[in-house]
Amino acid sequence: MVRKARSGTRGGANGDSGNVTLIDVARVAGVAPMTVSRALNRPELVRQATQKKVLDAVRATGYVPNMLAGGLASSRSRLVALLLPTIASSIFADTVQALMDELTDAGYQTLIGLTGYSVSREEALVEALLGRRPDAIVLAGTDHSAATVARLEQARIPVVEIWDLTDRPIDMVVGFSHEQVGQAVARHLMRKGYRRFAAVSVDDPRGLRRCKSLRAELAANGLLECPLEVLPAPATLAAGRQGLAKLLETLRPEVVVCSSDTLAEGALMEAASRDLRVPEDLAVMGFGDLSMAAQLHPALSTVKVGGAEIGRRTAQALLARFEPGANDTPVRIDTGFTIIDRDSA
Amino acid sequence: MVRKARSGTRGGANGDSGNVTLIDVARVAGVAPMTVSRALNRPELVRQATQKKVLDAVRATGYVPNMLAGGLASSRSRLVALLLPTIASSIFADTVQALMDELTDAGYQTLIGLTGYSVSREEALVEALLGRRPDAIVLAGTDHSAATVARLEQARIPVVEIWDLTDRPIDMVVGFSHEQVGQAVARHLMRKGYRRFAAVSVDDPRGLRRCKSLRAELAANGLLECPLEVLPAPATLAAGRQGLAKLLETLRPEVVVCSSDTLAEGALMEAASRDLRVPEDLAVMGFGDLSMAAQLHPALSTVKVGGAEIGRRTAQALLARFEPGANDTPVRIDTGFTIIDRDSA
DNA sequence: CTGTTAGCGCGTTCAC
DNA sequence: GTGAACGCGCTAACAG
Repeated sequence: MVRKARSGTRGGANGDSGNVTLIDVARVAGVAPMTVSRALNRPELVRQATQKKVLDAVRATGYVPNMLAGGLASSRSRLVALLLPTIASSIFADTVQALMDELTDAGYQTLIGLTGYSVSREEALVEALLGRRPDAIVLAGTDHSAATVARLEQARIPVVEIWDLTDRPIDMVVGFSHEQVGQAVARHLMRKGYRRFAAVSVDDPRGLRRCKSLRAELAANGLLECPLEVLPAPATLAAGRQGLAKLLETLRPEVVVCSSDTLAEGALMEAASRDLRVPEDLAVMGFGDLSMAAQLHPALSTVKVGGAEIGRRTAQALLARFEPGANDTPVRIDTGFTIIDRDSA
Repeated sequence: MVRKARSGTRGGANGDSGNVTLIDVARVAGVAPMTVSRALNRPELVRQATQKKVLDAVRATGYVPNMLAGGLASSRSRLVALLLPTIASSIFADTVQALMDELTDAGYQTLIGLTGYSVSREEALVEALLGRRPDAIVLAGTDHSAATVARLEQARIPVVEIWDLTDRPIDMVVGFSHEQVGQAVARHLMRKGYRRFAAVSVDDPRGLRRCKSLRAELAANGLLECPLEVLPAPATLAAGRQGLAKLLETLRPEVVVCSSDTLAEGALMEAASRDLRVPEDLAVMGFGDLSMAAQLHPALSTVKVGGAEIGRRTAQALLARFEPGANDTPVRIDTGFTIIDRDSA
């Protein structure tokens, strides 16, 4: 008696049947339990007439297959574990949506864990999630503790690291190079004639790597100065405002590179509040093409990344591996990025 | 052989142990399987020395408890299912984060389903998710198909409807009244002297209800005109711009009420691009206090709702019900809302 | 095409 | 405090 059952609702066929099992269905349908299982999971192996009897019995009883039992018996849970830093940073929203959509359509469900950018939390979550015996695990990023990597390898299931690229993946990778982004942004802006750079990033490994790469490329071209303001995650408009405000206390940069569009929008607000014209007085560069930021702020440039594509291709790679005779072809997909320059300066 | 095991990594203690079971641990520890189970789940029932032997064996073997088996045997999956319209609309982000944080700390995991505001998709998802035998199910909103309600009731687990309030809940409700929001916004703005209203909403049941209630309250005060522009979900900045643009084609409202802060921000952009002063030429009202919108745009007013509170209190209510001797005290929590007026007009 | 047998890995229940 | 039997609901592997 877990909860108070609300009395007589919807005069359904069945009484209360919280525990209808396959056997009950089999009894009602007048077939063996195994036949019910087949009718539900591999209909092509069952005669039309039998199939119908079973489906009728399923409806009559209100049967819902117990996937705990099914997973235990078959060693296939039809569960995919997904580890993300946070749900707040909508930078992953497209990816999650695309990934879940494809997996759901294929009959898989998604178990989500939020790491909060903490390696130790990720470690605990990986262990907990593996307890569900997922058929695959997807994690954002490529930085994991040794213990996490060991667990992942010993789990013997497909592992996909997304939103990044590495030469030494645990298994599969679908993403793009944050080093390349930083470098490309640096080159792009230098080509446009900017010399005085500044950067704002939240304390997120990939954002910081983009900034690091940006600064390295600038330095390689003689631009040794590029102050970086780092703020605690997650990226918010307020953080963006604050980050730029801090920088402007001591500097007069020509361009500020932000580690996300949310920060960039915050920076735009701060600029507006100081009556700085964008991009004439200060150019702003974002990242992510969140909410089509560049389209909305004609003066904002940004880096567009294929968030949905990452999700879609990850799902496809996994579904391929789930296929009966699948082999373990290495998967390494570079989804790339595009610099969107709306700055007509 | 699901995937290619990368050769020698991390000279860990154990070989590859994808299938270590409780029995293996018991053997290594030199105790009965049952003792291992107890040591792991109810340590207080086991002697210190035994406990240590077991934990050592767990570490040595790399054992990860199989929760499919555990759930099947105990009829407690330690899983909570969560149904949301979409992950893109970050209006739920705080709620999800708070809910998952609390549940994770208590040893529960979250299974998420995305309905895309579709009742039929919700129906399919509810059935699929119930197959995992979750210990509870949380759904956004109170509008469900009859079939969904029937399934939910027959599942005999706690059901929480969140982000809304209703007199006839399936089980528990944690949220606030969207009718009250609409009414309160109408009164607030009328009190400030506004007479020419317009509204923009995405096609989301709760947003539409807020608008409907707003218009009803206006009408009750003689303001029969309040054009409403409805856009397809999800709410984006672009939608906000477009919505306002559409309205301005034929009207000159004093204030535009938006069904979310994202839309409101889009409307602010559109206003800016037309050199409309906010709030002098056009006041903008949002909803959600997303990204502390009101704080960032001093001219934007909004309705602040306790997204995180909803998540937290939902988790607490559930955990209370999971408690051994818990009863089914009805839970109906109104988390309320606050109108934030930054409009100094 | 359908039925039978034998577990999947664990927790519950009862002995000791 | 610890152990032994049994079953949770389902599917794999075979038999027919």
